[in-house]
Amino acid sequence: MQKAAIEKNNEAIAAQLAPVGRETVQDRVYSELRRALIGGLFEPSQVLTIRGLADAMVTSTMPVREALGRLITEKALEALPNRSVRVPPITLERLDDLLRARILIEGEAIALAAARMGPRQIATIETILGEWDEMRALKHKKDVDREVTLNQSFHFEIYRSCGSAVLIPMIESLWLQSGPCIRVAIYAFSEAGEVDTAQYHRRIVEALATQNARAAREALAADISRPFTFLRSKLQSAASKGQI
Amino acid sequence: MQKAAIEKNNEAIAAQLAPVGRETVQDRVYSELRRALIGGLFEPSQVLTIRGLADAMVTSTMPVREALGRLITEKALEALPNRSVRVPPITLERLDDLLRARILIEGEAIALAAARMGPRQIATIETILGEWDEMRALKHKKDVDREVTLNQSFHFEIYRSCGSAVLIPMIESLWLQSGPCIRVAIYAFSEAGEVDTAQYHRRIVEALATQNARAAREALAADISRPFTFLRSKLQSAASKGQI
DNA sequence: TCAAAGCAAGTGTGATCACAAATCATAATC
DNA sequence: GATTATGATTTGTGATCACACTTGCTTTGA
Repeated sequence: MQKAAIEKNNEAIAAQLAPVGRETVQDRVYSELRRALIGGLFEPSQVLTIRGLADAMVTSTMPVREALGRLITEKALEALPNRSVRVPPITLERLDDLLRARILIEGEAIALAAARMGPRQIATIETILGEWDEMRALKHKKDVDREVTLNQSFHFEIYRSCGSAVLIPMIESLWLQSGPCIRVAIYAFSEAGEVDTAQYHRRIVEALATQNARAAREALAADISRPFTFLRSKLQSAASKGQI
Repeated sequence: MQKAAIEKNNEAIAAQLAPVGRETVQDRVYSELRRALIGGLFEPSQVLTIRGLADAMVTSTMPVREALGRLITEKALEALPNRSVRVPPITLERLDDLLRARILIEGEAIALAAARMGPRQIATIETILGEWDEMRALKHKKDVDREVTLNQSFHFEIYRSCGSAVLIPMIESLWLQSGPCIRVAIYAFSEAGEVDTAQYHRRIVEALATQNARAAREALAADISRPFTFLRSKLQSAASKGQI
């Protein structure tokens, strides 16, 4: 019986070949819409149609409608009584609500991560910040999309270390919900060419490197709050002007 | 111009007729599956097929597959690489993970609710507890389904008062995820005819009535923890026996 | 002139079909 | 006799169609 030999051969093959993985069209549509939502490519109150999205992505309506359904249950999109779907509008209450939830849950995640991140993980997030600094140095072209992506990588690299399979999807849902709102803030920060963002992130890394969970939580809260308070004041002034 | 008269007539009609509301088949399927999941009618690791569920609910596959997709994004169900879907299996890590998240988020919700619940809301949850006591008095037939429903009503009546449109869907997702696990605990408690559950709930109501957010949070944490610690020990002993 | 009725285009929902992949049982081969 | 190959059945996925509802515009009537 050559059982052992065959097994060994299979292992050798497996070592050579990368798993190809089967991604359905629906998954791609879903990922793409997620990316667009977190990146703030859709505006609040914008309505989306199944056929419109299907045409834009060059597929049929079937994968799109299923992806939309999933995003609606995540509160990333909103189903109107007319059965049309839109990205949820911003209100002051919703903004405060989202911020509170994010500080609560992402704060818990980073506190857990502080005790679990080794030099390996710290190095990874420092690399991300390094790339960011590089990009900022070349200030001639400001790529806000890339900035959003780097910010996302930085945060989720930390959250992944918290070791909770329950908290992470919730954080993703929160980012999905706040994405359309905060893009304008990030864009404004980038426009102003400000370097405060880097300072906030450095404080987070310092706290994590010294395994100081409390400091990490506070630094993160400060980092998260910034775009929200910015947008809050902007919304308030707009509302007061609208009232006059 | 009879405009005013017509308007008045329409109002009279509106007063007589209740809004009929349009609920899609997909919504009904989704609600039904949610109910089954929270109630623990499905077992962990049980696989579900689209056509099987469609036959059971006497519809076509279309609403079912969309409902399943939504439940998968909520982590209430799990998509295997084989593309079949099952109820997530229980592990010790997952149990602890769920408990921690529930104490964190539901604790925050009840702390917020403590400051917002008036006599009206307090009366409502007391009524629910009263019904529960009544049911327990007639101990000849123990209806664990009804017990689960009352428990759910009690908790969510509180959470609804927290005023956060962001936290509540997250709590629903957490209940969806822990439903299949904790039913066996609730059943065991009901079987034992224990009255401790009522004590825990009374402590919660007391804390809420006196607007003591801290006490409410602690009482809730104790209430939530009970079935989890029960199930945890049960799982551990089963694992150790399985190991031998 | 203006409001209400009517028509037409667009949209979401559910059913059905076609196809590919997985699973299971049976048969063939060493 | 155990293992691999083969075939049938089941299952998820995507496309297409039919239907009902919404929406916006045009037309009609007062």
